[in-house]
Amino acid sequence: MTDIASPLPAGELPAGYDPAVIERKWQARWVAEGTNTPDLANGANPYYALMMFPYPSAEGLHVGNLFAFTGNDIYGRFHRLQGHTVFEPFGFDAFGIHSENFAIKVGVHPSELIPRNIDNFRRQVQRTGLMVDWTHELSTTDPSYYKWTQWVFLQLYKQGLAYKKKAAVNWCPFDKTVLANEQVVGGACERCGTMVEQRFLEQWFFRITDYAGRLLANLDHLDWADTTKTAQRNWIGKSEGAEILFVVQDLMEFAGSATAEAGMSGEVAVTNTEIRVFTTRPDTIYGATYLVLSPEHPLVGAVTTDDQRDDVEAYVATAAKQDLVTRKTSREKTGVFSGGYATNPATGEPVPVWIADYVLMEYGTGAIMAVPGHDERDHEFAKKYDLPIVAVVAPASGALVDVQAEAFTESDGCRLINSGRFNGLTVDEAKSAIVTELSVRHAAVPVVNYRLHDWCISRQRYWGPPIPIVYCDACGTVPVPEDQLPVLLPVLEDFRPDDSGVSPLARAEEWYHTTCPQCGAKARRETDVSDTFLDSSWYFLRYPSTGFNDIPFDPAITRKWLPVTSYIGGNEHAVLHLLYARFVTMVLRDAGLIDFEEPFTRFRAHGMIVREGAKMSKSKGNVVNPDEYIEEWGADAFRTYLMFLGPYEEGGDFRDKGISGVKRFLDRLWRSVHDARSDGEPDAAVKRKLHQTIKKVGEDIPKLSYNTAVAAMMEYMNTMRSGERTPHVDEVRPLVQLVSPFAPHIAEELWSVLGNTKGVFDSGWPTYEHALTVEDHVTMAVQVGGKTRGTITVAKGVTQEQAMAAAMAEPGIAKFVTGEPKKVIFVPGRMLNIVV
RNA sequence: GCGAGAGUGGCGAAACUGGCAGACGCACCAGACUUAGGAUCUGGCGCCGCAAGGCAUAGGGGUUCGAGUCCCCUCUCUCGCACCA
Repeated sequence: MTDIASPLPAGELPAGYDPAVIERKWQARWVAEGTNTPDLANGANPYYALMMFPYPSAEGLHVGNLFAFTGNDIYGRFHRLQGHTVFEPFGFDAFGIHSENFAIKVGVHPSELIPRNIDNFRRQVQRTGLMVDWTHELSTTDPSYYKWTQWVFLQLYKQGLAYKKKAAVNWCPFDKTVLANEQVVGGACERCGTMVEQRFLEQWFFRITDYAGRLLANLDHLDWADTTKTAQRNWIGKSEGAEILFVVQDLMEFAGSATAEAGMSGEVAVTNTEIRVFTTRPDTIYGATYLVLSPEHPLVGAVTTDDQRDDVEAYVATAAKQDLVTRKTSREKTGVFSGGYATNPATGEPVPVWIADYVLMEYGTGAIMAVPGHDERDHEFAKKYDLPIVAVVAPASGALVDVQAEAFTESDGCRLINSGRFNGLTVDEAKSAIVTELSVRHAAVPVVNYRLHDWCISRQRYWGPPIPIVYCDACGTVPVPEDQLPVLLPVLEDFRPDDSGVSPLARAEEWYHTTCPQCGAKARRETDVSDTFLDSSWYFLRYPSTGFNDIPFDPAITRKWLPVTSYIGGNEHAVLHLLYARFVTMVLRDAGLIDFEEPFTRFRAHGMIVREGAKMSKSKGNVVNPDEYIEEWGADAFRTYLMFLGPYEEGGDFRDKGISGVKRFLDRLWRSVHDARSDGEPDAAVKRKLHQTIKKVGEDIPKLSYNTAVAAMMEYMNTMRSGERTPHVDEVRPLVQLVSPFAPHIAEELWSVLGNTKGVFDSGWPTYEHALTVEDHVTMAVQVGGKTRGTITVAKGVTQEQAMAAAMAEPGIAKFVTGEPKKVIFVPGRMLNIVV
């Protein structure tokens, strides 16, 4: 804890600027006058300044939240000053496992807990003076909101984009419950430490993979931070390759089981067991010395010989017991030989078929051709099990590489060797040549794969919107009709997950047993709730339309306000949230419900705040409590300090003492306005600095370069007050406007002190005259042989000769110039370099 | 391992398309005004050196009249993904 919280004794408060008083005053006035409530229907020049809505935790607002919100608020206020109608809404992402777990821990029902947390958050946010339109507040837990979340589900269902399939979940055999991935630590249950297993449950998925290509392609045209775009590209993970059939030799008595996989190539008569593999390197097929099937692959049984059957079954059983996390993170490769062989279609040689869990059933075809000479994973496996390693690609130089020691994975400019008639082709040439060659007899086809998986939205939990589906014995899966929404989340006193393996909602008897909307017969409700990411995938559509109860979003308002003009949030959501929101928006657009397919025109991610160089955490006890700082220094100083810490997109280091510098700046601003003289003229040099500052701040804010904008205003303050001079009122007035996005309360107060009756945020942004930003004299650096030896102050626009003369007149410079200069480099207005 | 980003004074940080490195602020030092000071104001403040000057942007090389900025290599840190064939 810090000692700065000790208050001043009463009676010693500095006279004048008292943040507590004026902040309360202006916050009340903004509410009373509706200052922050724009006319959404008629406002000119709409500007939708959106920030990611928070999860309302019990601890209250984190300083990181405030850093994010303030950055967005400055942006919004700045655009308002530029003449836009700015809509800055606020809401709460209050469903989800986080709330539920906390509720379980403290033994209070989330429906009671969440409104309390929301009230606390709202109070804290209001104290910081954000330009939020509270008349459009929303919470994802409100039935009037999640009614439409369920509606979004139904739109996807109608489009055939929602489907059910069995999928693995983490299962704790001790607690007998489903665990979310974040509850699994090192393969064990975070609560009891028992090793987690995987279980297969029927779950709802969205076909986001159908949109992978569009989600990827659109990134090229979005005004988003490059790091975010790269993260999305990597996540979507496009990879181009080919699928190729390998025929299993020496078929035994179960030949019939294989035909199911046929069908891709119409021309091939499939009579034997065939394994379809996916590879991005068809050029290396001559080096494919074995095949690997994932343990879950349907052909595992078909390729296994009787003598290997016990080993294979044991291996598959072990793999099935492993939890999802361990399976995907352990690097030690294991596998078992099936006993079967397939024919390498290029070499005609038999290659053994192995079963190994380093091949994932979810990706590609669940089977690979292993090329240990040119793939690190295959190499590691081949070494461990003593499988042959062959080099089939050589570097451009033609040098021989020792693939026995290490896989050679480069491909740029490399050429094929040991590959029959394909020898000498480049990797790129060989890729298409080999696929073409194998297309007829081995059904080779070019295939694009994405590592993006379909989005599993089922959660076997309580605290979320019920998925609006009913199961009827006669009609099967029936969507709840839209006019029967919302499917209300029943109040369950005991909402803990149990050992049934299904959601706690199954225990809400009256709710669970219902009638079929189609035939009226007895039916059961879906008991899973949906993922929180579904709640947040469309909230930006709801904000402007929160007043409409019968529709999710009003067409006219939506046309006017969307897509979102500017979105600011944390990089931790760079992938999932932003991708899901883009996906849902595309689906709604394809359904003809909206007329744009990208929700966020511009996105920027803010950085992270650390404290005294260390990450903030509850256990370290170093978390900044915004209430304490606002109490002590005022919201204006706190906001401005947060913005001054460092570059907004990189974050900054919160140092307890640092805020005093910003507070001093605001104190001086206060005094400057109160003491300003109105007689006489503003000083010419100050005026020039003013115009430079207006230019700089106006350029920095759109770049989110808030720290340098604040620095520029401080510089101006220093110029204006240097030598204890009393500033002229014309010198101070524009500064109040420049400061207003950062410190809105003091700006409003001082603006009214200056005699204005309209609020500062409707006063417009000060303009600058270009001519006044330019200095008439410039200080140029003079280098001799590249080393700076001094400066000269000359009139702007001097010639090289004049600059030379001025430089040689300086003894400190001239003494370094020995003899005739060999060369002179002159950059007008910047520097002069005399090379001797 | 792969991907992204970053390394500049005691500290947080500035530096436009290569052109005076350290703006602005914290801390610190000296001074003014003070009964007093987390008040205000003035001046100083990268390192070495009395100075002239030299050395400095993680380390090493390179391109250039000139490099924090561009190129190559090495090291360190942060974040994300984790066997995606």
